[in-house]
Amino acid sequence: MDQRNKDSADPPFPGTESDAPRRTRIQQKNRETILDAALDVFSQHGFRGATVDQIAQAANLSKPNLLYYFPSKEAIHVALLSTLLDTWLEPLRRLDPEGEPRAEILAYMHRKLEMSRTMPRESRLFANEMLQGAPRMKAMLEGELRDLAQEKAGVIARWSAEGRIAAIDPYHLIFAIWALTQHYADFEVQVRAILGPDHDPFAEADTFLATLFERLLAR
Amino acid sequence: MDQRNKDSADPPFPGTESDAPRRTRIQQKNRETILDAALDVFSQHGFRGATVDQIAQAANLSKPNLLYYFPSKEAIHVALLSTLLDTWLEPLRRLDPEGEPRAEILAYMHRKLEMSRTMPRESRLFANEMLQGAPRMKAMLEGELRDLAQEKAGVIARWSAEGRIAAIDPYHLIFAIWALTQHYADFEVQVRAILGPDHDPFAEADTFLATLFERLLAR
DNA sequence: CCTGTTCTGGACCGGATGGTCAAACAGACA
DNA sequence: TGTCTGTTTGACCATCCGGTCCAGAACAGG
Repeated sequence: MDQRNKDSADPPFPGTESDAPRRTRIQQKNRETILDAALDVFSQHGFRGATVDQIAQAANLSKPNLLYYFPSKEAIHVALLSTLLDTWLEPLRRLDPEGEPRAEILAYMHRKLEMSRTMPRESRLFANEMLQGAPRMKAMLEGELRDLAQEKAGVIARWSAEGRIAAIDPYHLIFAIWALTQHYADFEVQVRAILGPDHDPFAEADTFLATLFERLLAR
Repeated sequence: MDQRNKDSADPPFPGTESDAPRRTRIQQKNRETILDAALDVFSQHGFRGATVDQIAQAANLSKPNLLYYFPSKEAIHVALLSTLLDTWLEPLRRLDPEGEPRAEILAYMHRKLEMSRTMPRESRLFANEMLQGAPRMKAMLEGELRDLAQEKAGVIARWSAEGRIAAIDPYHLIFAIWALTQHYADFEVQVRAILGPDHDPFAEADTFLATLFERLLAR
């Protein structure tokens, strides 16, 4: 509602590192530590379920000290989310309209699965936000995300129309890639509960999903 | 820690409706109202994010009154979860080993998608629990769920071995069905943000997924 | 009508939680 | 050494939140 110009000079504030990468080395380090700790806590408990104390403890900082680097719990969450979408969309951005269709889509799927494997916390943070109806991300979804999805869906639709891959709804193909890859991060407990300890879910998923998409896209 | 035998006779307590369907009609009604309201709130905000006041308000009851029917917030949550897994697994239970393989799997997928469409709150409640590492459901996952999944995976593996469907990892096939169908409930905001208002995500998903699984399973 | 039981909610309690403040501390540099 | 800027923290506050108490209201059944 109100523009909260809390800058002035008192606390070091988030802000895009546009023209002022901001201050001391110790600030840089502590902000990173905090964001990392917050990612742990938020991704597991959600925004309301997380407490500032938990984050501070995970970051080995006192609560007031933490609030010296970020003005509020909300600010930390926002900082995380604004980075997140970019990271999250990167693999899709790299889908090359000039590449070989089947290989491009498969490669995208692999990249996305790899992200689920190496960044499960980010995946869960994102999932949490979606589950709650994306109260803090809706704008981004309807802007950045939508634009990128439309662009890439266009590419896929063209490939499909040219007969270079099987006929397919490009949007739902993208949804399928998201759903199938993120599932292994977000529902990891469930997957492991079923497969038991002697399996590597991600390795198996990798071959399974390769098969799935090859069969789906084969002309 | 302590066994809280809070029964005795004071508040009407949860309990499976094994041999005592319990008391008055008004109790029946209020318990249902409460569980419905709680499903709204828990599915959107998660356990810690939900407040008893919110639930009470959604149920049009005062907080003390609500706590007259359920001994605690936790008890409400537990009541919801214990019903949930059963509901959730029902479609899979109906997968018939004697049926026609392709039709059975497709039908299962349709049932599951239909559940995402008609019970998105339950889907999100479940997703919330998974995201948090299933603290209150782990036992069920490693018991009931695992058993059922193994049984049905066995059926699918047999079909696969007999050449009645294409060779496929049965566990990951099941995961794929879960991931693809639940995605449309859990990530509905995202799907709608991308498709815009003039689409019916579930109708499109229905045909898309039918194609996907037909191609995947074709020999 | 009375009487016992069930149901309802205003007031309250203790602990958690987000956030503030002022005072102390640390390092850089003159 | 003194001072200035940036960093850290113990103590504190107001609000929220889960849960309890108790005094009634509604509703049997006679």
